[in-house]
Amino acid sequence: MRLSEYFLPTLKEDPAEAQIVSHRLMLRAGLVRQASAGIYSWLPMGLRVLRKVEQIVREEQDRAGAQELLMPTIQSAELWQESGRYDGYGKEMLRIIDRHDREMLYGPTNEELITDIFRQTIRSYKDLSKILYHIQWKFRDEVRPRFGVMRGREFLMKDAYSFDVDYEGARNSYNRMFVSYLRTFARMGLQAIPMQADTGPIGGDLSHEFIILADTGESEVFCHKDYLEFDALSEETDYRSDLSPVVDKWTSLYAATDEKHDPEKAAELGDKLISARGIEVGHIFYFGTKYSKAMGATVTGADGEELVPEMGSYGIGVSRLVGAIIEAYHDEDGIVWPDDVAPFTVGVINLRTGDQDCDAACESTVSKLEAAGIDVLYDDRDERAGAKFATMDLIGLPWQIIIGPRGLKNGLVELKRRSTGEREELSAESALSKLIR
RNA sequence: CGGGGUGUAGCGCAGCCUGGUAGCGCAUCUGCUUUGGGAGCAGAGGGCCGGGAGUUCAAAUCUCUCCACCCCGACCA
Repeated sequence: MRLSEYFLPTLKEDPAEAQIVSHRLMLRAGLVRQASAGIYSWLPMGLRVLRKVEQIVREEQDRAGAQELLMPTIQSAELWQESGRYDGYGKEMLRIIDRHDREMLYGPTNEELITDIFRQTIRSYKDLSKILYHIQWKFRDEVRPRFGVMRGREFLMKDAYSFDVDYEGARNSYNRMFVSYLRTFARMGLQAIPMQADTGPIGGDLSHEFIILADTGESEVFCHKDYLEFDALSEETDYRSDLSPVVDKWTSLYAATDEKHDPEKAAELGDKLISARGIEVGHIFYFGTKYSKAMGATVTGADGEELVPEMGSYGIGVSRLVGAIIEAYHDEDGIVWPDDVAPFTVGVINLRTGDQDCDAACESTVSKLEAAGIDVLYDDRDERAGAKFATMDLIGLPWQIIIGPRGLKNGLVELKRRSTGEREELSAESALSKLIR
């Protein structure tokens, strides 16, 4: 992609409305534009990142045995009346009246809808267990949206729902999602720490929030230092095996949000205790038969008796993650994308657009990278070197290949790693061979 | 939902107190010079001063009202 043709409206100055760093950078780097309070348009580069994040989530859901479907954004109020949440959900639910005066709503979550699908179709215990998920826009009419996409009213969320014949099965589904979340966030370069969360009226220990540490996190969290050393990707996961050892390992150390914080227990950790701010990027919980019972979603059990399935639900804030990743990966010059979510892998900077040698060297480099299947953004604009450096650092592509007349005289280009700032001068061929594996 | 604040060019802001021809920086366009970390000079374009109603000879400025957005808190993926 040529930058001269790309739709990338960057800003040199900080927009006044953005307070936290991820919001500022998302606006400055031309990823999003606010449409109204808590509602954003995703511009081409932002959309690329969103899609990458979404795809990682999808792959890890699939790997864990969940199956993707797609439910609508607009739902009928009837289902919610059935579950009893229509009145209970309050003003956060955006309610809509259609032309026939029917009450509709923009879905804030999908337990009712998935339960409805389930009860229409699943008849036998033999069809369980099932985990179904979708990645869809949600709307929650927050009183006070803020922090850009981190706490918008409209947001993209992956929500999965599990159905099992008994508690043991539900626990197994829970564990699958638990482990898949560890892998999902790790692939994005995030160290997410599972923290025990409020389980509401159900009780038990089957609810966890996945928190990443960041200075601008919205809540205070406490955890054992050793969590930072845990590596979710170090071993291959077999989702058909018993996952409880993995879950046990990740829940063995102290980790709590401020509402679950126990100062006495935390004090035992001594200097191993970390007190920090955290961003919630995922939340999983088991809720038993709450919806299946209320909505009459039953199957026939092995003994011929009617059986009420045990359910759980599992959310990941996909659009929020884009902001969260920036919170974790930026410096004073801009965003520093982790490799796996970067909108482009390499940025090629032509320091002298119009110079025959520079143009030729750049174009040859770009086309070789593209031929190798690497996403390249080529800055061919007629701008000064400084402006190009600044733009490239701002948008945070993991690699930069800098090509100018000075180096070309000696047959050299420059390869820069955005995350470390490390640069080396080398031939175009060796630069390419470092990027093309 | 309580408290506070801001709306003036695409972005960042001044002007408002004390009413009198709407300004600055960046960005945009043109020309020349420049060319390895957001260039210099010269010129140009761009505004229902958030909307409505009032006061006044005269309103960006004063009054009332509505709207939008932001911040702090309570709440939340």
